[in-house]
Amino acid sequence: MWNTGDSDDDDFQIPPSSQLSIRKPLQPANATNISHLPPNKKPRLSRYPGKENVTPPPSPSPESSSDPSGNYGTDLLYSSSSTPDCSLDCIPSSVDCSIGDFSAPICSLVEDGQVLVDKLENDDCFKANREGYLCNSMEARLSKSRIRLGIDSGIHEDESFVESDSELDVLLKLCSESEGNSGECSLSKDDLIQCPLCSMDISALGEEQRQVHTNKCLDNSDNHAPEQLQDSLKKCDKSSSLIEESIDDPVQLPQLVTDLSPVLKWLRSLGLAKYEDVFIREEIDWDTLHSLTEEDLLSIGITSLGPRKKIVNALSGLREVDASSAEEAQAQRHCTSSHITGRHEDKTTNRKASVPKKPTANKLITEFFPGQATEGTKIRKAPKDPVAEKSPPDSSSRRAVRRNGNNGKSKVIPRWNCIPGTPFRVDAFKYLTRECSHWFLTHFHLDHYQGLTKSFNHGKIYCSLVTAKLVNMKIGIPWERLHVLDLGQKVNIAGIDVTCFDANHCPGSIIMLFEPANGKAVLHTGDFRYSEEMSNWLIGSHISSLILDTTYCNPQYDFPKQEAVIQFVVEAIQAEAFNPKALFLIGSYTIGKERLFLEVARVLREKIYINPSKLKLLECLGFSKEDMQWFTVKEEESHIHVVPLWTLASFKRMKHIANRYTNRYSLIVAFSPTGWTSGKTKKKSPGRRLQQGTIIRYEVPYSEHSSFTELKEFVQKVSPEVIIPSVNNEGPDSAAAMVSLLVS
DNA sequence: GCGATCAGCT
DNA sequence: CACAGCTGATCGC
Repeated sequence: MWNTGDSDDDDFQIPPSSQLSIRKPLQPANATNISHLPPNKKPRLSRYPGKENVTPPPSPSPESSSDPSGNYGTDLLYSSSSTPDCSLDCIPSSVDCSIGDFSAPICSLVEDGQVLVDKLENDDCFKANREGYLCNSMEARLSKSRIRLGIDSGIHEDESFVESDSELDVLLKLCSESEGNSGECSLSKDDLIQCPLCSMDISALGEEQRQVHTNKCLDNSDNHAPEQLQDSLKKCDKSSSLIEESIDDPVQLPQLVTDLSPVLKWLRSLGLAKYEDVFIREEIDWDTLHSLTEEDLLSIGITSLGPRKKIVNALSGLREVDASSAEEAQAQRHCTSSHITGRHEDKTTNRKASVPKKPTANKLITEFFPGQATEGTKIRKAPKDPVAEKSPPDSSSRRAVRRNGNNGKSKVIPRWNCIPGTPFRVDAFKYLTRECSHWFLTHFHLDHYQGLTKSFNHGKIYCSLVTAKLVNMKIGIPWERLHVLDLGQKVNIAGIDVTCFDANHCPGSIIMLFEPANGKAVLHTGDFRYSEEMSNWLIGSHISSLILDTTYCNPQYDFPKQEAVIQFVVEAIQAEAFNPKALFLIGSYTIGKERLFLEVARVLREKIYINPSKLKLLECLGFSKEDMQWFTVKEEESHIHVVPLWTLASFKRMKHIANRYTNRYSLIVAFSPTGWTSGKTKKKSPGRRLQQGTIIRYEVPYSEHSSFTELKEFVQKVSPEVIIPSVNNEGPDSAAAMVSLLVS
């Protein structure tokens, strides 16, 4: 037995039998060349090899998150990467199976950051990949993608982008450079400005008209069945747009529509089109509408409580606007911080406020005047974003505010949620706004999708296939709202080239490269763990802004490679596995850390217990048969159990588990994989060991975020002009200092 | 009753 | 610390 003293809190010590056994030392990264392995032994680079363009399955009904089995008293609904990107077929002898091995042929194709297509086509390796199993793989697609990246880079280098000193440009600089604190996203005046929905060139329109146009398109999209969305967007051509814009303009309204039109429009925006007939029959015009009471509604035939309440509620909002003067409303408009057009003065200061500018479903009236909405916000948690923190101290970035009269969505959007030069938002569902219709989700972790509910109707959500499946299954977002981005495939969204890559974080996590027309590429890492091929992907791309996951942006976080930690866990289990009364627990998130327990299973050739809901999730995500064979839902088949990480956070909970198995197990060995372990142990220590009686917990520095060293390497390779940190735990000054360390 | 959100916790 | 959750309470519909 190991040290059985209570509350042992030493840094990691090799388990006794590990000390006794003869083992190869850990190999340095990339020491193992696996390129000679047969295809089925190579690490798979695509999450869904050969299935990248598969049409997503029909939407299953969102399932309850509760765990029917009740195991460990919590929801054990997990997911996993369908194919971990760094599969280890033989841990002890090949510690690092980094797919960096594939970088060699790729690198040779992208010498000097430029790639000629014919050179690539003639490359034997590339041909082999195209024709072989990799023809549809991540790698092959990355190669293709990089061709474009190289070419694009050439274009960018040749072109000079003239900066003007206009007010807009000054604002743009504020937005895109470190000193800015507005958190706004903006478009460059020099750019071709397109409607993000219909892609129409709206450069010639004034700022207000652009917004009106975009809102109109958005309304169209909201009012159409999802399958009709694309068609409707295509139909949103210039001429029809102009008419629609006019309709939205209250000044021109009487010339173009009947009095009933705004009422019917408003009704439809509430999702109550079925009562159009009633309002037409009763000849309720816009003015009459304002004076309607609930009794009136009842008397005209709106007998259902829900719709009636909805109308009453919306009417009270309208009256609020009536009560405000146009000037007041205008002043409030200036308070908008995350508004695309908020950076310009509204030229139509005499607008009548009584007509809703953009009546849309589920939109509270306060959304029209976000300045109001931001009042009274309060901090729940220290913001992770330094820019937001520069705002008044009561603003928060990663924790949503509530009761702010804005449907719970704070208007102070952090910079890391915006892509400069585009109208796009990334992981910004806490800051939903009508002005944006392109919402990107980097991965399915709560702190990134928070605010996203099944009632989302603000446009499209762009994410990986794995994330899309999770969003559909767990939140209930219909597939029509989801747009799957294939890894390594450049797509044009609203006139902006977007390419995504595996972020090496959790299943489905992606890094996104945005290449707007202004030539200022933006790379958003989401949450990511650096791997060498990442910088290879970006060869030839000049990155203007890097929105960086700075979770461990501190020199104290210098943890080992995941493979080394996996090896440690494997050895620790091996060391104790002779004991039939030992239960091993491995911590995991809802999604994340799958690679750890999957590799443990593979190497030990032993099944791992997961609960049924987790299994269902893994199946849903398309885990391979080979991978699936390592999981069992029968507790008695395995003495290695996967549990939520938080279960392992306290010995009390682990004792609870121990009590459930008093007859079967006399020892519990838990592995709590977290990068934070690194900060509180000796440098590069593979872990920390804690023990209370017959319960041992190893805190192992298995991180799905980049270490400080990795961050530094990544930043040096990407060499961006500007770094926008996405995480800040210790205040803006600290973040700035840490970021400066990265580039020093 | 239910979904969304928040405070507190690990 | 808090990666990324979870639980229970509360609010609004």
